[in-house]
Parts: sequence; structure tokens; C-alpha cells
Amino acid sequence: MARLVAERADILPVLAELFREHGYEGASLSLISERTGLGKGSLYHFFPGGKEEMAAAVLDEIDGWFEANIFRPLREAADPLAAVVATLDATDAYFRSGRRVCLVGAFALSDTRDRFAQAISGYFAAWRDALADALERAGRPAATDLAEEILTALQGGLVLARALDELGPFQRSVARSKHIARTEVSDARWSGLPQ
Amino acid sequence: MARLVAERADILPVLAELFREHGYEGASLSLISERTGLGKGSLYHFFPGGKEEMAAAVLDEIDGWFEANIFRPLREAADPLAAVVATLDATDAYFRSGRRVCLVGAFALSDTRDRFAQAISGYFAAWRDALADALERAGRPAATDLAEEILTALQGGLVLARALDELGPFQRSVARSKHIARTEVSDARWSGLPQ
DNA sequence: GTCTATAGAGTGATAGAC
DNA sequence: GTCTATCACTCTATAGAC
Repeated sequence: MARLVAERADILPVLAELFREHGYEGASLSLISERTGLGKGSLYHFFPGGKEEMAAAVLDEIDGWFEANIFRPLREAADPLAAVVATLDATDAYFRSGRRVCLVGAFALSDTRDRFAQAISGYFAAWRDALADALERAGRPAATDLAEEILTALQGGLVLARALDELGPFQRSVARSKHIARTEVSDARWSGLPQ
Repeated sequence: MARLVAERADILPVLAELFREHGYEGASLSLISERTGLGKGSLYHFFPGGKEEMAAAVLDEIDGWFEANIFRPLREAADPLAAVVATLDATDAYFRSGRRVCLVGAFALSDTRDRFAQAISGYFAAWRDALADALERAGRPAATDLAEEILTALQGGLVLARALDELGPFQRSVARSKHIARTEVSDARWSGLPQ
């Protein structure tokens, strides 16, 4: 046999789902071996750095997906407001309306944060900045605060959806985010917030 | 030796901090033994159910603290709006302005969620309902949605604060929550949100 | 002696590295 | 698949308060 396909890129989605379901520590090599159908030897061939390199590769792939499907559209869209709404729909689909957790957010709350600190902060900073760029071009004041509020709502929605085992909190966060993006803020909503 | 004080209640805060810092899987018994200064014999004397019972006891203590310092004040305050603001300040202090993660939220995102599902969902449901009760008595429409938005903002703020390694996102979530609670909503902010 | 709090060697299972 | 380290956990032994 041998040479039965298998590229690094083929197993990354499986690894991502494993880390999402079981966390970094909970995704054991034997589980990974079983679910990828690859022996430990093959895994160490693809990822000489072991589990840490697997997780780093997964974070990198996630960042690549968001860059292509969320961040760049936000930065480059001719109609920035439409792009915000469209990428919120894409985000909703990506997280399966709250059934799927955000691996980067979960890593941020665990003790694996320090290990992947740069990838984690880079992901959220890029998302926030791309959102702020689109909102700014749409003429929204305090665009960075708005972007942060949207990210906060999405991540908090994922936490509550998992915690309460109902999709509502995340779905309402997505809807609220669209509303925030579309609304011309006239009251003192943003005054007095600490910087 | 022996008989050197030590009660279950004395080591719960240490256990809580360990689970917060290292997660459920990352907090090994040897680490727990080292940080509590207790041998395995003592630990299993206090917690015959082992690590799972330790985590359950920690979740229970957290729930007790929030019941006494957050949920009950929200339900029983004569001035419900002042109670919302006061408990938001207490929440800010509890999470040390974003330096400390929410153990319940972190558990909700990890694969330990299923093990402690009831404690996790109970905690968030109680918080949401107590907040909604206060907001309702303060005359706010859609009080449950408002309560959910506040919880979402707080949890999302903790995620972003940890991810970006800056306190701003959580602090702004607290400030935004106060503003949400205080504002008489006149626009169609809540219309069209999925239930 | 009984009970409670303690310590820690020793158990099998399983982890990640290679 | 083999390796060693470490995991959660068990068990025996102890000291002191009653």
C-alpha cells in the first residue's frame, strides 16, 4: 500500500475539529491517530514538532480562512456596510449558528494561551481592525469601538450558546451585530467609555 | 505533623485559582498537591470523588458567591437600577477588570462542559434571570434580551481581554453594560431579533 | 480504641516523543 | 510500535483528638 494520498492539508480540518471538540490537552495523540487514520509515525512525519506544531498549523489555517473570507472582504469591499453584513452571515455559517466553538477563543481562555499568544492576539486584532476599517469607510464614528463591540458580542454569544446549550444567544449576537453596524448612532452611546 | 488545620473550605480558593490558570485537564493532582501543600491522602480524604469532585465543589462555591453577591442583590434590591450598576462593579472587581478569566465560561468552551453541564448552564441562567428581574422592575422592555446582551458582553469581554492581553475590552464591556441598563431604549434596537 | 487528617509509595493506564 | 514520564487514583501507615 503506502502512498495512499494524505497531505498535511488534508488532515488539518480533522485536527481543527478535534481541537475544537476536545481542546488542546484533551486531543490526545491516540485520538488524533484514530480520527485521522494516520499512525503516530506519519503524524510526526508531517508535524515533526508534535502536537504543538499541529495546533499551530491549525491556528494558521483558521487565520488563512478568515483572512480570505472575512478580513480581506471587509477591507476591500466597495460597499463596506454590505460587506459587514455579508461577513457576519459567513461568520454565522462558519460557527454553524453557535454549534461550533471558536477554537481561538477557547485557546485564549485555557492555559494554552501563552503557547500561542501571538497567533491568538493576531487573529482577533486582524478581525477587529478589518471590521473597524469597513465601519470607518461606512462613515461610522468610533469605528474601532464598534468593531470591538461586535467581536465581543460574537465571542460572548458563543460562550453562552455552549453554556446554555441553546443557539439563541449566538444568533441574537449576530443579529445585534448587524443592527449595530447599520445604525447611525445619535445618542451618547459611546461617550464616557474608558479607553 | 497531622492535624494542621485545613478544611475543605480553605483549599477551595486555591483549587479555583488552579483550575482558572490551568483548566480542568491541566490542573494535575501533583500540581494541586504542591500548591495546596496537601498530600494525595488529604486531597482524597476531602474529595473522595477525586478531581471531578474538586471541580464540582469549586463550581458550587463560585455559584454560592455569585448568588450572595450578585444574583440575590439583583432580585431583592429596592432600587433595581442601582443594583445592576453595583453588581456590575462587583463583577468587575471579581474578574479583576479582566485579569481573571471566568472559570464557568472557560469550562463551557472546553470538553469538560458535558461533565458539568448542569452547573454551567445553571450559573448563567441564574445570572441572566436575576439581571432580567432587576431590569424588568426598572421598567425596561425586553428585559431578558437586555440581560442576555449584558452577559454576552461580559463573557466576550473576558475572551477578548485574554486574547489581546489588554484589559480594555472587558472594561469597556462593563461600561457598555451600565449604559445599556441605564438607557431608555427608544429606537428599534430590539426589533427583529430571532427568538 | 475510634475517628479524622495526614503523607506518600505504589497501582495500572495512558500520555506525547521518537 | 517502543519508550519513559506522568496521569488519576488506591492503599497502607501514621499522628493526634476524643
